[in-house]
Amino acid sequence: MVKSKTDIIAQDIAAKIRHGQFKAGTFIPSENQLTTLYGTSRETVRKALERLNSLGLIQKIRGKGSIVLNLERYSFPISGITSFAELNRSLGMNAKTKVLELKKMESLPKFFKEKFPKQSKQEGIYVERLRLIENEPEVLDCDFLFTPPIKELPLKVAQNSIYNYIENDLGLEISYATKEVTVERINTDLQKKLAVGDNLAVLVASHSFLSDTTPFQLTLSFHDPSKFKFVDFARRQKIKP
Amino acid sequence: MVKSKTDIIAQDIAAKIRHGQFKAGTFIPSENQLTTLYGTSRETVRKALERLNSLGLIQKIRGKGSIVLNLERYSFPISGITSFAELNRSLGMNAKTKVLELKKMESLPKFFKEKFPKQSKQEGIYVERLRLIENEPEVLDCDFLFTPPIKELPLKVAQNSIYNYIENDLGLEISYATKEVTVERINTDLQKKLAVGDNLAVLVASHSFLSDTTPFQLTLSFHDPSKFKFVDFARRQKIKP
DNA sequence: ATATTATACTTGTCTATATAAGCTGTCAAT
DNA sequence: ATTGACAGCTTATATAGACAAGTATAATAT
Repeated sequence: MVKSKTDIIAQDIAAKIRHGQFKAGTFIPSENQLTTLYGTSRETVRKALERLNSLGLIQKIRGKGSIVLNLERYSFPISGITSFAELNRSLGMNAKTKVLELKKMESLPKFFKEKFPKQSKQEGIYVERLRLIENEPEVLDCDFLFTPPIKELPLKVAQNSIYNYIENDLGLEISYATKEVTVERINTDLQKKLAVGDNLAVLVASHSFLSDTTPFQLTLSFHDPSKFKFVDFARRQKIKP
Repeated sequence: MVKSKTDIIAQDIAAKIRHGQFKAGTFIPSENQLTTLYGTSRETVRKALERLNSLGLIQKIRGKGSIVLNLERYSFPISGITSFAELNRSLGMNAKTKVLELKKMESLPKFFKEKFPKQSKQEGIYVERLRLIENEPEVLDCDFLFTPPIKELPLKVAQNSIYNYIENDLGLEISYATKEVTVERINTDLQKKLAVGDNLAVLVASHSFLSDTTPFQLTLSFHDPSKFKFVDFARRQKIKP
């Protein structure tokens, strides 16, 4: 994966923001200054800034400059496709993954069909993983990985990062996902696994796709409602929903 | 507000997708074709396509084209800043707004301070509104509008669209918001207003800003958990969180 | 028949240039 | 002191051109 100049500039500025070199509430150098700093054209700088703008790291203000926003994007993000392993690393939390199940299946498990009714039955791999933070159950992730394109899933991978395996080992490009968040009643089995008192859980159902629009993963994540939190950043849309 | 060519092209293509002129799973015309169709440069077309891509309406595939994605973005969106009035119009649901309270205040209400502890006390307008769908309570919205920039709020506006008032009447530019979703225990008063059995509600706390980064609104939205649902579209980030 | 090459598409990236428009401070006229 | 014109910043938009790289198909050589 070759990085474009736009990627390099965006990541460099993002790093400078994270490390406090560019501080919240202050203006970063102007586009012309950045142009000479990185030795590129202004359009390239602008594309990098546009990316940071849409991510909520900066706010562009016409006639003035680009101001660094106050981001404390801690918590448990749903927005943006991020894997548990990535979160663990970037947030530095004491997290563990316990693989409860891992098996090949000829068709979609029944409780997946309720949430994904349009999904035709298909071969795949089922993984059930309990996520623990500070040794307390936090999330139960049930994944179904479609068998083309994913033929196998070593246990080692399930314990670590499936996303890393898909992107780096299999060389596939993860592109986007649709997610649906609801609050659902759960049975005693799930209640026990999550160690929650209520019979309610937050369910995040997501459908993930590769960059050629091939679906490769369905996920049902059951969260302890008392620990569930997610933070989102949204820009006002110029296009009606 | 003058529309740029990029805006026009993006909205035109979005409309064609919504109206089924460009169907899900098919490719839209190539960038060169769109360039001659709209009589612009390729970069302008590309900016419009990039916007649709990030919104999840299309997927760009290198060497092949841009494919229309399968979007059924019904439900109750949180992502993207959209007001209840806008949702009502675009989704055509039978919705009503009941203004429970509307008053000027010298400082932030106490229960806002818990969720927004960093917010210093400030003058503003407090509005409490019950949202009904099919005559059933769905959401209780508690808004606090900062008094600069919002001096007054006619009752008529609270009954309709505050966003429309801010953008069109006051001429301010709404830009972005941060949102936090949690599940919280609520008191009997709230339970009665929302007409829910559980003593749990989904709380969406959001902090909205103008394009010059001035905060103008805090919102606490209490949702009936059994009716709460939101759908999100997320692209894999090129920048680490 | 199979494999290779050529080609004509497609999108991705980058450059250089031009004009428009918003913001701020300066300076002069009133 | 206030106003107004202006210069010099800033970002916003649009254009034309070039080359790279991925995809698909047709022609060609083996």
